[in-house]
Amino acid sequence: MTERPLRPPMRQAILDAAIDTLARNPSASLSEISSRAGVGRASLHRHFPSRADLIAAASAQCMDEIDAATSAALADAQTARERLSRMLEAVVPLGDRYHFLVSEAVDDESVRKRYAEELDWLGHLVDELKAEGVIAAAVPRSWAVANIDAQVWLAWSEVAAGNLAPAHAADLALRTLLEGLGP
Amino acid sequence: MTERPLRPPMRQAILDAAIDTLARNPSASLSEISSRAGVGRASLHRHFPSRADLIAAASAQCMDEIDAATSAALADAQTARERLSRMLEAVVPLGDRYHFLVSEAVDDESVRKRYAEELDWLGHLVDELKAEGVIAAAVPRSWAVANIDAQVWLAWSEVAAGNLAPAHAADLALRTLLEGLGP
DNA sequence: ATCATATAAGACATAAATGTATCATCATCC
DNA sequence: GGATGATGATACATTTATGTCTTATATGAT
Repeated sequence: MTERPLRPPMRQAILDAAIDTLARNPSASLSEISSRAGVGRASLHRHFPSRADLIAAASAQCMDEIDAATSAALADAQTARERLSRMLEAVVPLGDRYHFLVSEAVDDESVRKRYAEELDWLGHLVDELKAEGVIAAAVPRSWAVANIDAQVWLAWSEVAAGNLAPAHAADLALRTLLEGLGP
Repeated sequence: MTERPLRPPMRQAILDAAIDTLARNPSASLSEISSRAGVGRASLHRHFPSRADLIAAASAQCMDEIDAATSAALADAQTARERLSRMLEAVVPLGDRYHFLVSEAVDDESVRKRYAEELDWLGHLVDELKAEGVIAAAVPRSWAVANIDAQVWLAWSEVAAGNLAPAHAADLALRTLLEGLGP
């Protein structure tokens, strides 16, 4: 049997609590976060000396999760349209992670760089979707990118609000994008 | 000639600065707001004793502006589709006002009530759009409402970012909604 | 000219968040 | 059992935002 710690690693618990709490209220205090994590505020500071450190680490964590989910989902996608579909299915359940990245103004350089790369990837996807005729040529690239971004967040919100099942929400998002931006 | 004060009323300048500043950064300090308004912080407190008072007043102001713009735009609209179109044209330029209302968690009772009424109105519009066959019956009401909300904000963002002209952005939003949610 | 009002500027007190340090406790490892 | 290390609890100092107050100045009305 693999040795598994009885209590989950504290660092992870703090990061999860931070993402949860800050996604709801970006100005939540460190006390709120440590309480939700079930640890003392001193322990939080032991792992993350400053608030900025915590936010940077939480952002990196979100990126890691999103990267992992998407790269797995995109592995065998052939067309751009297929990549869009898989990406939505994979990312919609991580909508809170996604929203966290957008809402927190991260000053960490490496996180900003990775985020820029994500946006860049989305831009390329839009170009390919246009080349495939899935998105109309008349639709500005920035409009398409912003809309994909927004549909991810909308879909997750509806799931989180209990209005829709995850698969249904991802499907609605895909449909809205394909029809809404299509030729 | 009508007597017009040489300096615009200070109260108005403060409200405008508050909306501008808080839309960008919801946790901006009162100092930032008063600076942007070009007044002393003490003067701000004279008009709005507490931060909550200021936010409530700013929210009410946003509602007033949005109400005025929409009621004028909807005056002679016959169909629900026409109302959607007019509403977008009218509200997209006020996107920052709109976003302010959404982003600020207002605790003022009357403002909350008015906001709920706005959402209710949007819900009825969606129902009518469905009855007209403009929105597919299979599209959940909450999805349609959330999407209209989002497209307003997206369109304004693109205008504010200098990517699109206001009329073009409103048109894209309308098109995205009609095609994206249509049958 | 004088009075009333509104404002700017700044001092002040209070509250809250943040960051640091200390100490006792508990689990784990040797 | 004893040592090591992580944790919880607590106290403390610092910073920042907030709200109140006072005083001097400018503006407008009478």
